[in-house]
Amino acid sequence: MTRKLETVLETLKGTHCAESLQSLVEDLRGIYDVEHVVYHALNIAGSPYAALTYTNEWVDRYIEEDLGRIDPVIQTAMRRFHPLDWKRLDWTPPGARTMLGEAIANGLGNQGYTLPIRGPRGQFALFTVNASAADRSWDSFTAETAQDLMLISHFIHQKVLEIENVEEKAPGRELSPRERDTLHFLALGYGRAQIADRLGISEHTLRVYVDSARFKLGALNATHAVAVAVSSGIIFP
Amino acid sequence: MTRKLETVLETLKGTHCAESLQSLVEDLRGIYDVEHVVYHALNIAGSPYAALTYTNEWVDRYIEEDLGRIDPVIQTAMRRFHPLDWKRLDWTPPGARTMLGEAIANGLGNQGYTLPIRGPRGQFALFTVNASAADRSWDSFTAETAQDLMLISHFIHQKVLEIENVEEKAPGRELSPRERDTLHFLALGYGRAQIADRLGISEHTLRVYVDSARFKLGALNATHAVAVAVSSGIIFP
DNA sequence: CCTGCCCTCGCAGTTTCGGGGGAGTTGAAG
DNA sequence: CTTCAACTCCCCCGAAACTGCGAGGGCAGG
Repeated sequence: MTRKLETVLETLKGTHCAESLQSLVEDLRGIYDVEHVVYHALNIAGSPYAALTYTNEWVDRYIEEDLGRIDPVIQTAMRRFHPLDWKRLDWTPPGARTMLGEAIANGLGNQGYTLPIRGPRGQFALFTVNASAADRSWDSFTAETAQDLMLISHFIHQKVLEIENVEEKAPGRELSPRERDTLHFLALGYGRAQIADRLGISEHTLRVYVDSARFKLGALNATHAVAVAVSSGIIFP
Repeated sequence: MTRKLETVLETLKGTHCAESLQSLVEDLRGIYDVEHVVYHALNIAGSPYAALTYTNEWVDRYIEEDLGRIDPVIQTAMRRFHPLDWKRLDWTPPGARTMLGEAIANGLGNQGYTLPIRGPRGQFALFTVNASAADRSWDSFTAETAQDLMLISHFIHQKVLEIENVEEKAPGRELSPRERDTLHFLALGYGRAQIADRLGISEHTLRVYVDSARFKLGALNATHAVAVAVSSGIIFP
């Protein structure tokens, strides 16, 4: 473990609020000698939840024009498990290049490295370091620092989940196997009649399962129940 | 970075199939001097996908009786972001203690440390090390090794996603903002009339959004579309 | 300029869903 | 032995959702 990493994790232990998280990312900028450091959670405690070093102008601009919708970093990170290097992204979509140009004009470096992080209920965050550098020196930087960044990003996310006390509460009762089967097939788009047929039971029986699953999950209807079940990892569609 | 970790990550680079992954977890047993090492993906390429060192008897038993349903390790890990130590789990649920006893009778150690890992489409896996040890020495082991394990677990999961070539393909087209809004509210359990009202549009217009979202996602009905959207991270309910 | 996408609105008819009632068996836990 | 949860089956009916047919305006990219 590098000394830098040690320092960071130590600081993180003493972090118990959003403000000190903000100062942590500012410190990280100096520690790793980069232009910007960003922790950006897309769906925690009212999006967006963030600790970042970008200028306010750029952040306002970004939010105002909803640039997240065309930002290739976000769009790509949502579908990836690995960290991603900005220069390997697809910048061809309309508006992407323009956005990058404006970003750089607003003080961003030309290089970036972003790690996607995912929580138990689909809480999704990005951890990004950004700097101005030539490709070659940036490559050696990322190669050296990749593991530090992975650990830091996870510990920060962990801390955020704690701060925002995202409960890890269980749903009232567990679902029974039949209830899970039912939700599973519902999530695949089948109707009650078809599912009942496939499970070899009467449609009325199946309805009982849908109802009890709905009740246990506190859902208003089948669609809601499926959404809850999928996002809680109860079923995998 | 410890030398152990270096060795492991190096080996992992040369890993390109499920068999070599299996031998990697066997090696890990020796490298970290533990009883068992398990990588267990719950929803990749037909569940369960696993590389593990448990005895076949125990695995068969586990699958046959669907012990995953009562195993506190799995049940808890599904709702947690942090790694979890088995001895801090809640073993009171009916059958849990019994199961642990049988597990130990089948060659498991009494101590365990499990890390949950999540992929972009909700691919969920567990990485577990298991050993026989007194609480005290186990605690110092986990404290020392926690970061190694976090990195190893992530690299293994990454490798598995590659091996099983889980595509990171985008859905055909992106959803429009209205379509996403619509799915979002559907996922919250509201009816079309209510959503139309909230969005300030006619119910018929809303229907067009539901239909086009359904079409873009290749879904059979609204419930299916919501399930796809939630599991793809397009919406966060 | 035209194509394509996004946003908006409408009717009629069929199917499915959800609310409201029931009832009986098994099996495991207390 | 009782209790409780899970699993199975049945009815009626109103309210939703889905199907299939339309229509037009606005705005961007090729």
